[in-house]
Formats: sequence, C-alpha cells, structure tokens
Amino acid sequence: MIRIYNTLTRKKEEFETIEPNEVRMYVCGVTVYSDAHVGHAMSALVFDIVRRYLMYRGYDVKFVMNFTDVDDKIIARANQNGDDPFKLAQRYIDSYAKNLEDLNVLPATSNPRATQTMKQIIKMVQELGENGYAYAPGNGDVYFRVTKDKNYGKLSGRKIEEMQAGARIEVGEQKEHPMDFALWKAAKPGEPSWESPWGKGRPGWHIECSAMNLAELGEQIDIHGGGNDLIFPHHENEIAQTESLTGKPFARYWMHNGMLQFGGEKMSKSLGNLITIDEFISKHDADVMRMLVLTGSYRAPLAFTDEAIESAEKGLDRLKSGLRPASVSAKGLPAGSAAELTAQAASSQQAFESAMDDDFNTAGAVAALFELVKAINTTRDAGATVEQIHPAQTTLRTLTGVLGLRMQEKKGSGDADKFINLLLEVRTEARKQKLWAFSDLVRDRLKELGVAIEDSKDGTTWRWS
RNA sequence: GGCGUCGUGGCCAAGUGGUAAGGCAAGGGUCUGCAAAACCCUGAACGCGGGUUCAAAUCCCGCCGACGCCUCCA
Repeated sequence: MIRIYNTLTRKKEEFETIEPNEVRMYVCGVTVYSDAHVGHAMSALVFDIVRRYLMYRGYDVKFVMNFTDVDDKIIARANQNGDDPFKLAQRYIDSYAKNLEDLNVLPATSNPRATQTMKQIIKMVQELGENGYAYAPGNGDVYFRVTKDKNYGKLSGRKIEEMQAGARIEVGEQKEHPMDFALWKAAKPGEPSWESPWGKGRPGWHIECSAMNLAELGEQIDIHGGGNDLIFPHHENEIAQTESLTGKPFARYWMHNGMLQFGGEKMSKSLGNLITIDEFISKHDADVMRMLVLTGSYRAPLAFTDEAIESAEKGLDRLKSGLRPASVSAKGLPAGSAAELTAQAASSQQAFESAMDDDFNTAGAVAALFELVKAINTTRDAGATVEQIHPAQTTLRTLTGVLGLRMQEKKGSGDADKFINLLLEVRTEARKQKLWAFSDLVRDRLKELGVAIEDSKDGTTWRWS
C-alpha cells in the first residue's frame, strides 16, 4: 500500500485512485520566458520519479504537464527584445522539452498550453459568472469572488480575514475584495489578446490550470503536483475555481516538492541566484542531478552545493560499480553462495519497495540499492561468475530504472577504443618487463585524457571517467 | 505577525515508542610493483528545557534556530 503526504490534510494518507489501476496526475509546468534552472529540474525529477514508481506498481498513469505560454513576463521579455511573444514562448518550450529529455524525464501524456485552451478557459470563466463566483466590473477584467467560496484557504491553511494585511489592489483594478483574483484580464494596447464576452483580453494565471485539468483529465484527478511555492496562491485558487464550478473535490492528493537552496536561499528567477539546466548538463551527467534529488527528501529543501553534487556523483559511481561484470576467468562459487546473492537481491527489492511506498522515500530506497551493490561486489570479489551475479544485477538495473537513472558508463568516441587497447597491450608488455616508470606514465597520461585504468590479477581494464 | 516544513556523527540523510539504515568525507587493513577499483574494520550523532511512559530521536508542552509561503516564482 502506497502512502502519500497530502498537503491538503497535512498527513500521510493511503493512496486510493478514483478509477482502479489508473492514475490521473497533473503537474504544474513552467512559464516559458527564460531558460529553466536546476530548481525546475528538481520539480520535474520529483514527479517523474513518482510517476515511474506508480507505473512500476502497475498503474496506468495519465501524466499532464502544462506550459504557461501567455503571461505578463513573457510579454515583458518579448517587448524588451523586440520579439514576438508567441515565438519567444515557443523557443523556451522547445528548450525546456530538450532539458527534460536530457534529464531522462518521461514525456508527459500531454502538454497542454494556455493559448491552446482558450475556448475552455472562457467557457469556465463564463460559467463561474453564472454561478455567482465570478464578476465582471465592466473594465474588461473578471475576478473570482473569494468571499463566496466558504472553503477558500483550505489548502494553504489561511483565512480570508487574516490575509488582508498583505493583499493589495493594483491601480486600475476594480475588486470587491482585496483577495479576489483575476480570472480574465483586459488587454492593454499591443498585448496578445483573445476575443471574449468581456472584450479583448487574456486569462489570469490560475484559470488556465483549472481549465486544462478539466479538458485533459476531467472534473476529478488523483494527484496534483508542483513546487511548494505554488501552494498559495496558485493551487489555492485552482481549487477555488474548479470546485466552485463542479461542486466536487478536485484533486485527491496534493503533492509539493521542497525548494532547491542555493547559498542558503531558494533558487529563483527573482533572486537571480540560478544555474540553468543547460549549464549543469554541460558539466555533469544528468544522472547526477537525479541522484542529488534521490538522496534527499522530495518535500524538504535541497541544498545545491558543490559538496552535495560531488557526493551525488560519487554515490552514482558506486551504484554503477554493482553493474560491472565478473571476470570471465572467475572460477565460480558453490551454488549455495550464489543463491545467497539472489536472495539478497529479493530482500533489497522489498526494502526498496517499502521505502518507496512510504511517500516515495527515495533516500531509503537508494540505501537499499547500496546494500545490494555491496552484496554484488562482495560476491564478485569472492570469485563468482558472470552468470552467478547476473540475476542480482538485473534487479539492480530494474530498480535504478524505476528511479529513472540511466546508469550509463561514460563513453568516448568508439574510434579511440582500439588505440587505447593497443596502448594497454604495449603497457602490459612493459609491466612484464617491470618498466614501472613507463607503465605509470601511460596510466597518468591516459588519466588526463579521461581514461581510467585498473590493473588486477585478471588483467587490465579501463573505462572513461 | 499569520500559515507551514524542519533541526540526527565532519557533510547529506533514513528511521517516528523498544539496544540509531545508507552514502560522501576521514583513519587503519586486504589485494597490487605502485596506483585505482572492490572488499574488511573504526568512529562516545538524535537543537535546548520540561512532561507522559517500564521504555522517547520517535508522543505532549515550552523555548531557541533554519527555511518556505503570505507579491511573480518549480
């Protein structure tokens, strides 16, 4: 039984889907006006891991992630560059899609966009108006009437009366209540706009997610995810809009990931303390970013430091060490000893599952994998054959795959292989003649070129490092 | 100020009532010409103060501290 921490109830709850064996899942994507940073990567990775695990557990997962492709910041950025806002958004959508692919994030079942959901958005705003939850003061804006919604604040644990201190009304807005928020915004000159019953305008930020959910997944979904900075106001407002319209509970489980910390603070565009996904990928294997997320806890803040990155990198190497083949000249172990390893693999798998079942405790799951790696390595060292460690390695490969790790050894160009092998042949000959200085020189120089050599009694092996 | 998350060895981090996982780093060892890798061994860690209990890192109260949200934000 899977248990999930639900932001709505502030408790871990048993996971029960609306439809048997089917999970309807929606994750808030990004507003596409600049390059995505590693904080976005964290969120994408967290929900990719959730999704992969649910799939492993036999669920058919419908996974929707949106793109906010019309918004103040996109327009501002486009104006600044003399660019077309739609083209700009498309460019960043493409680049984010590439980032996700690099990070080995499974493609969403669908990626709806605000601009392609306009009809449903307008319809929804209209219906909210008919129900008395929305009002149009006549300036072309439409607002949501929070005082009409008795449950407003239930996700973030806030009360309307207590929030008024921080609320403010922008010039030109005509809100009945300071906490009311825009469903539809009148177009200013030169802005992209759509025809609507209230004149030319564009949607407010929150309504698009409500409309896309409704269009893609229906009135009720199982899991709604996003960063915890979206709890208020974004998700609170989504709930208000959707539930005011349908009269049904919207999402069963609200999941929120913690923020990536950089220099003790949240990494964010407004603080400017960010590292883009492209930058990270250019320096590290994408698995390293995933490993960083896996060794932490998805709901807690994650420190993005050089030390943490290095630790993740080393941990990843260690996991990979479990996949190295046994020596072909290994003598083999008695059947009983080999069976012990297979039994260890089964119990590691159980430990992995019970950790993951408990609110996707990836740190505990990875620990189970490390124990499996140790068992494999020990058995290999003891002289097991390739076949004897193979079943355990298959388990390791499967479970790291559930976490979305690629576990690929680094590769150089294939052309180099034969020259490296030749060089090592020469070096082996030199070692026979005890030409240590020469042998070490070859090793050191290859190391500088990224080729790591390991001598053992069975011969010399090498790999890209 | 309000809401929330959290404080476990040098660092990251699991565990949430019954003798404290795991990874990284450190030290020692096996193997090796030397390295590397792997393996073995070592390490007086539960923020502070009360309380409940036979028993608390784990529950309750108070305090201190960190971070997030309360305004666009994954």
